[in-house]
Amino acid sequence: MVRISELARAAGVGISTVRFYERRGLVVPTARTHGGYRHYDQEALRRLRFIRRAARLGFTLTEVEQLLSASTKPDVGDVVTGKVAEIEQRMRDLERVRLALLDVAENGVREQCPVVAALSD
Amino acid sequence: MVRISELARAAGVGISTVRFYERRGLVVPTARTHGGYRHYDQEALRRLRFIRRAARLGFTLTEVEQLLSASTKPDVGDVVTGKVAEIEQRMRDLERVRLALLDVAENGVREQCPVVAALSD
DNA sequence: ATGCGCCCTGCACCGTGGTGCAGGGTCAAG
DNA sequence: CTTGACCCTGCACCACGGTGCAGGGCGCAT
Repeated sequence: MVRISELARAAGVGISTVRFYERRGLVVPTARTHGGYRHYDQEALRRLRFIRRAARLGFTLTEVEQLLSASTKPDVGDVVTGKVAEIEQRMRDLERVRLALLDVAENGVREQCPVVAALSD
Repeated sequence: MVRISELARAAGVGISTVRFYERRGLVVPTARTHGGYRHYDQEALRRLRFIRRAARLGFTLTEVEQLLSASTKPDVGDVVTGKVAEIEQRMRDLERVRLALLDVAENGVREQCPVVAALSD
């Protein structure tokens, strides 16, 4: 059980950010002291790290919420399936950019820019 | 050679967005009429589509700029290498979320949420 | 019981990535 | 050469994802 400053530091975010996520319903303190201090367990740290990573992958906080709820309410299988399809599309796009960049690195630039071509159709 | 409304429609963005990207230096009109109307060729449409896709992948417009410039100035090989590493990390993270979601879809929820676990460490 | 460091709430503010509007000019079909 | 659809610039505004501050309360060691 740690307090908010320790949690924030462990996850590499600011204290205000933790409270902001709480307002969005993403990370709720495990307990509160009599005086109102937030206390968090290890699970909260895992959730926080998850949120940061997912956000850096281009998911909106609303989507992060869906990912989290999809994993605790399996009856919403459609959401999961939709997210998997989205993710697969993203991975395909990333792979094309990656190959195009490697192509540029190895072979130099050709007439038609390969990086642009990789994501344009 | 199309004008801005056609370009925007073809790329699925608003006219204001095209002009916004122009202010950011991402899509410059191929030509202007005497009266100031923008005209675009096919390359502009490719660039525009590229920008949209890359942005949806979580790249900032500044990063998109780097991707575009990396592909036309091969001497900045370091940028390319860095971007490739970033992309590979993103793909690994996405793959983990994907597998975790599939796991949820097939096996239901376990004690420790697999989606959270997939991106928490 | 007093001090120091940390925490609380509420609210205002910021950067990024757009979006919309006002007021006026352009283009091309008829 | 008019008319309607479209375009121009500049500026204001928006949502999202935070970030920071003021004013006050909590907790624990001494």
